[in-house]
Amino acid sequence: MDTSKPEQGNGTRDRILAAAATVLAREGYAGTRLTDIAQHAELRAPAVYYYFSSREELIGEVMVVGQRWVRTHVSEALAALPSEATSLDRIETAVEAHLRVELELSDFARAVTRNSGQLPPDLRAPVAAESALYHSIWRELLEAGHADGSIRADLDLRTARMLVIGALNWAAEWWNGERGTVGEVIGTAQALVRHGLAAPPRPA
Amino acid sequence: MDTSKPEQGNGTRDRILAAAATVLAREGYAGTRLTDIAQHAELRAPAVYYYFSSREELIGEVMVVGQRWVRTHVSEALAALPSEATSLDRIETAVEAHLRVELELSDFARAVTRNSGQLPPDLRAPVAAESALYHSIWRELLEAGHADGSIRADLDLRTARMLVIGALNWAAEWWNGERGTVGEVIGTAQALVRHGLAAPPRPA
DNA sequence: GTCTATAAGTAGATAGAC
DNA sequence: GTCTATCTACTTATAGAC
Repeated sequence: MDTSKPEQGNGTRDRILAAAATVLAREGYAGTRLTDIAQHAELRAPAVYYYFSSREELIGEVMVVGQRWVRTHVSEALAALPSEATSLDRIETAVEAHLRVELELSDFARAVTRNSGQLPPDLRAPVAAESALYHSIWRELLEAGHADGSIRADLDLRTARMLVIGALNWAAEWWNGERGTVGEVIGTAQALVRHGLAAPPRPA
Repeated sequence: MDTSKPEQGNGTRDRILAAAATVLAREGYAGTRLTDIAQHAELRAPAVYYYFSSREELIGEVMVVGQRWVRTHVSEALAALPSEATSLDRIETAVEAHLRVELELSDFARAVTRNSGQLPPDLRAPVAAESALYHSIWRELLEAGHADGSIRADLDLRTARMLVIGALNWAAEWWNGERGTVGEVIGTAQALVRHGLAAPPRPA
């Protein structure tokens, strides 16, 4: 399976994948018609069957590729940090990477966030597996901060993780570039998350 | 239009409405079949047409009723606060009321959050109007805190509002009662939001 | 590789009995 | 008020030409 950035659309197959993400994000799983995907990709529906064996397979691949791309991007951003980076620095980096890839790749991101709960049973497992891998990155980030005392000790880490990722995912729903840059969203999200999680400075 | 709590289901009409919310939350706008709604309401599809003139009208009403119920609940919780309540107390109350109604009424809440972006143009306007009314409550809460100095002065209030509401809305996606109570989610969300927004205590 | 034509299935909606 | 029967429209998927 091709793991390159899906929208670059080198070939027809990638163009179909990107078209499917666009329609999926707008119309939802059940509302995504093969003819609409084909039209966005500038060909006719039967041509899609040359690259994908069914509508379900195509949709499943959009979801997995989109989710994996987010994980890869966040994971690479964390790997690029110097080893001195604090737990909260690492979390801020993850916030930035998540928002940047999500708002750039917003069709794929919205396709995943809006439809992962609406998929038929056959498609659920691979998407859930990718999503679990992504969540485990965040679980480790929060546990590290909790262990070194930079995150408040009384915080429920799982709930906090779900709330933070929810806030970030939801950005693809409302952000459209008309009112401010991605950088502005990132700055606000980083401030909210940092102060929301951080333990108060201990008295000297 | 009936504005009573939608799930109580006094009559057949309310039972259909609740059934539609359930199917809508799970299957999405386009995936919501009239026959599935009818089955959940324990009758046959043509009976639905006795109460609603079309599938679209029924779905539109689920969305508006669900969104209005959230607004009403939050707004009543705020009205019940004593006048001495601080801006941050008011925000914590809104967090609690939002989560409580959303996780109790989760079919309606999920129907609104997941599908408001997937509606056909005819249904969009009334839902958007209700949603705008709800957001204006939060806008005022944040502006009050900003004005009295309890919220950090450098925060972008619109972005902060969207991120906070996004985090709360998303809870209906992952919370299922199996791992903790609503109260625990509320406590974590209140702590994250309060510390995320609050201005640092000024030096004496 | 992509097309036109078409088969097979399923949905919303209406007619009309009870 | 709710049902059974049915009409019409639309969707996925395949066959086979180019």
